[in-house]
Formats: sequence, C-alpha cells, structure tokens
Amino acid sequence: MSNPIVREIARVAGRRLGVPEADVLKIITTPPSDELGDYALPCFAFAQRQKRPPHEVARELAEALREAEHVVKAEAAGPYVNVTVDRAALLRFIVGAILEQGERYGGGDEGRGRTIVIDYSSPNIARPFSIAHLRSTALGNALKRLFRHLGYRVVGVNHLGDWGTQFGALIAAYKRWGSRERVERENVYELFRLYVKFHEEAEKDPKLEEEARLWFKKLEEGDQEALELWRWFVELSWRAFRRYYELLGVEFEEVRGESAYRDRTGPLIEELLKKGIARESEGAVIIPFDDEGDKGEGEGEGMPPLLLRKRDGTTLYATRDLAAALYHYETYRFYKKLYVVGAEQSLHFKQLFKALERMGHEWARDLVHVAFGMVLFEDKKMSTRKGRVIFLEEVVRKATQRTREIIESIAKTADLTPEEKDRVAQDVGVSAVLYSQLSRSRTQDIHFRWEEVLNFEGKSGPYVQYTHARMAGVLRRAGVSTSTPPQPDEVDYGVLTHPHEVALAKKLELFPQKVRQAVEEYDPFPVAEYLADLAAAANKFYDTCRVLGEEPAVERARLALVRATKTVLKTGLELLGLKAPERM
RNA sequence: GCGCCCGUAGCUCAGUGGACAGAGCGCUGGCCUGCGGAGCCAGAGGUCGGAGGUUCAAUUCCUCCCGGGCGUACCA
Repeated sequence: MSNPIVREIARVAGRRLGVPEADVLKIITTPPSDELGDYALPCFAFAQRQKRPPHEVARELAEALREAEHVVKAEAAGPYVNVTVDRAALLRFIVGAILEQGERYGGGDEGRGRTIVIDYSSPNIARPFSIAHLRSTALGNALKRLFRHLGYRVVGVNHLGDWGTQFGALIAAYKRWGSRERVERENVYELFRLYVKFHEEAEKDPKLEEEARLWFKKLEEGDQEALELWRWFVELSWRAFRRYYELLGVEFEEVRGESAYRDRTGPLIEELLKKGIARESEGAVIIPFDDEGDKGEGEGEGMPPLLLRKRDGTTLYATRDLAAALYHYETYRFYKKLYVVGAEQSLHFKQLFKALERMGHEWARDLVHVAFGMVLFEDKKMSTRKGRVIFLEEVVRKATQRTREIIESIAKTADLTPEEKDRVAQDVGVSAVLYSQLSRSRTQDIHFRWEEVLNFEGKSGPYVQYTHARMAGVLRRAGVSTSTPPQPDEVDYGVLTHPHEVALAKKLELFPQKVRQAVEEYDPFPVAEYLADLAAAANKFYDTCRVLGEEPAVERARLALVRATKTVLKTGLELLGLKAPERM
C-alpha cells in the first residue's frame, strides 16, 4: 500500500515516535473489518522499542494521527490504532492513478537495463503436447509478461528436448514397427504410440534399451540414416508444436533445442577434464561433488556426481544444459536466468549450478530453478512412457466447446457473428485451461480434474473475464470513449460511499504490490488469486450499485470506478497471458 | 538411508509472528418487469497432521515424530 494518505500516516506516526517513515509504512495493515477503519497500526514493535505498554503507545499515536491530513478518525483499540481516512480523497488517489496510468498501472521501471532469460515450456518433442508441459508453459509465459511489466528485458527461451537417448528409442521403435505413411498421417500421435510401444516391449526385452542407446550413439556420431530420421521427426513435431503455441498465445524470443549444443559438448568435456573439474569414473565422465574439490561449506558433500558422458561415449542432457547456460551468458549477459522446470529435477539443477560455480563463473548464483509441483491425473503422476497422459489438444477442445455452448445460450451475444463466437470461445476456453495452471502456488501439485477445469463458475479464468466483459458492457452502453480518461476534477469521488464501492477501490489499490510479489516469488499465483478476488469485489459492487441512469454525479463517479476496474482486470489478465474479451 | 516438497472445512487450495483462520467447488435455502444469472445473498462445515520448545503473542519460527509425494551415476 502506498498512496499519499498512507505515507502521511506513516510520516506523522514516525515523527511522533522517532522512527523512520519506512519502518512504519512496513507495518501498516488493514483492520479486520471495514467499520473499524481503513488502516491499522499494530503498536507492539514500537512499544517494545520504547519499553512501554502497547496500548499506551497506541493511545498516543491515535492522538497524533488525528492531526494528520486526510485523517478523519483515529482510535486506539487496545494495542492497535485504527485510522479512518477521508474516503473521497482516498478514492481519488486510487482511481485517479489508474485512470491516468492506464495499462501501465502496477508496472514500473525497476528492471530497466536488466535482462532476464527464462527457459520455459521446453517440451520433449516427438510426442503430443501434454498437460505436464502446460504448467511450465503457462508459468513461464506469465513470468515473462510480469517481468516485462516492471521494465526488464526478457528473453523467453524454448530449450526443446530434441536430442538424447529418447530419439534413439524412437528410431529403434520406428525401424521395428513404424511406417512412413502412418507417421505422416498421425504425426506426433503416431510418434507417441511408437514411444509407448517401445517402453512396453523394453520391459519384456531389455535388449531394446541397448538398441536405443546404439541409435543415439549413431546419431551423435553423425550417421546419415539416423540423422535423416531424426530431422524428419523433429520437423514434423515442431510443426505440431507451433500450432499448440499459437493456440495458447505463447511466443518465444529464442527457440533453440538441445541439439543446437551438440557440437559444443565434446570440447566442453575435454576442457573440464583438462582443468580437473571433471574426471573419468567407471568409464564415464563425471563432475564429483563428494570430494574436497568443493570449497563451499560442505553443501557439495554427499551430492551425487553430475554425469557428462556415458560409458558408451554419448552425452547427457546435463552436458547440453551446461553448454546452454554458457551460451546464454555469453549472448545475453543476463541479470538472471530462470529455469521453469518441474521440482523433480531439483537435484539436477543443484548439480548444474554447482558445476558452473566450480568452473569459476560467478554468475552461477544468478541461475534460478523455478521449480513447480507435478500435474497429477486421478491423483497419480502422469507417465508418458505408460501412455497415462492428457493431451493439451483435448483439454482445449473441450474447454472451447463448453464456452461455445454457453455463448449460444446467452442472448447478450446473439448478435456476434459465428467467427466472432469462435474467436471468443477459444479465447475463453484457453484461458480457463491456462488459469487452472496458475491458480495454485508453484510448489503445490495440481490435481487435474475435468469437472474442475470445465467449471467456469467461481474462481476461474472465465469468471475474471466475465467480470471484465460486464465492466466493458457498462462502458459501452454509457458511450464512454476508452481513449480519453476523464479529467480528475470532473469526478466527485465523495459520492462513492457504499461499502462495496470503497471495498472495490481498496482492492484496486493492491494490484501493484501483487505484481511485485509475483516477480519476487517467481510465481504468477498471487496475481491470479488477486484477480479472482478483485472480480468478486467488482461483482458485488455491480450487483448493488447501479451505474447507468443514476444522477449525473453518481453516474460519473461510478463510471470512473468501472473504468479503473476494467483496466486492472484487463492488465492483470494479460500479465497472466490470458485474453480479455470485451464481450463473451 | 539421505535430500527436497507437501500435510489448514467433505474436496481443491489461500493465508500469517499479532485483533474472532479465509476462498472456490460441493451441499441447503433465497435473488432476474432496471447496466450481462459464466453473477449475487444467506446457511451448514475446521483439535490449522501430532508432541515439545522459543515468544507478551505461534496455524506461522525451531526440534522431534507421523503420513503422502518426488529425487537419489550412465533417461529428460
């Protein structure tokens, strides 16, 4: 919270007690209920510092604050001071700031001059896009937009899984059971079928694994047949993935798969061996973390080694990840690089970062593993190998279809053309899917449930969008031009006295800090949760306070509030990577 | 075994060193002859996994225990 009134409260209280304004600002909260006041000051900390009883300090502060500008009431309630401020002034500050700043509201320039590289989505291609990949995609995309809002330069990187033993497996499977026309017809779904079949068969016949490793070895050695098949699979898959990303509205500044680093891994391993950072062990090349080569305070102790090269001479994803980190630092000199990757890979990143530190790169501490929980289906982990997965296409199709049904049942959208309805159905359906991924804090596992993803009532993407469309509807009917904000002196905020009006405005005030919280925690969740909250406040207001046709002063003020609300809802939705249709 | 994550209402999840622990779903009952009912209002529903400790104050911090998940050298 930071409006001129709160700052004034902090200033007056701070001066009275002889503590810095900033210290007071930090502890200012809101009372449990609106009737008690607008802001509250718990006095425990001050009391302790002055060795006086809290209620005494509270009484003293209450008295002092009564003299502060815009304060209409200040009362001690035990150890708390509850402050009621001039609501008209408060609303003018809040709503005025939003109308003036428009979609820049909640943003800033604290990131200016800093580049953030975000590795997200990064699916293993050669199989359909599953909802396991959806979470990284949704999180990364939202983080990208949030950081941008604060002035950072952001490079979104799709580090495609287009190299590795899995391609050996795929080639082996294709050679055994595949057919060209079937792959051409079924695309990634056929590749997926082959992949699943491979693992089923491999359980019965372990020799298959050997075959897969052999094919990957050939691939790394530049075997023509292997390379041709690989290239074909990759092209085919990438074409399918581009469609998925288009559907989701997700873009990348850099699409560079693991295969892009395949020429760098050899020299890198040699260098690490020469420097004594890596060594051979059981025929493989590793970076050990259990010896005294680690000067850190024992955090390397007991950590398994990082494998760079297998006994058969082929590389691992760790090797390519190492090369990619080096490449990204050289290319972007990033302020931070974020890896939006599932928590099950925590150890891998710990090892990776430690390895870079050993190599003497002080920027290794700027690498962050933004770990997130799994997406469970029927309370169990999904498994691509076992074919227990849900594909994005199906989820989006169902969500879009559901939206379309609702649109058809609503008279308000009857005049939309079929094309417009399709557009809106997709925008809303996709948002429902994306929101489901952002509506839990990062570390929580997500239980994927059809009935939940397809329920658009309550906390959901469509709920927020619907509220936005309602606000848009009021403005449209009012004939308010959206390009020119009303002049501050045209609006008398003093007429906004209904509790729902005040509550809504206070909610609007929280947006900037939610954006910052999201960025600090590398988690869009606080913003997602906030938007649902804001929408709830907006709907309560809408339900009780009529806008159009009220007396002019009231209508003007409420229109300003509606407009500010619409602005924040839209900005928030877009920061999460969701669409904000005017009608739906 | 070791490391990390999780344990709060029937379900899915917020929350926080401080004033009576919140939301959504589900359930029960209300609200469309005035701006969009994908909405709103009301109700029922909780030993905040357990035990200690730190503190004026713990659901929040520390320790231990219990339960669940993930990871733990040739997959990504």
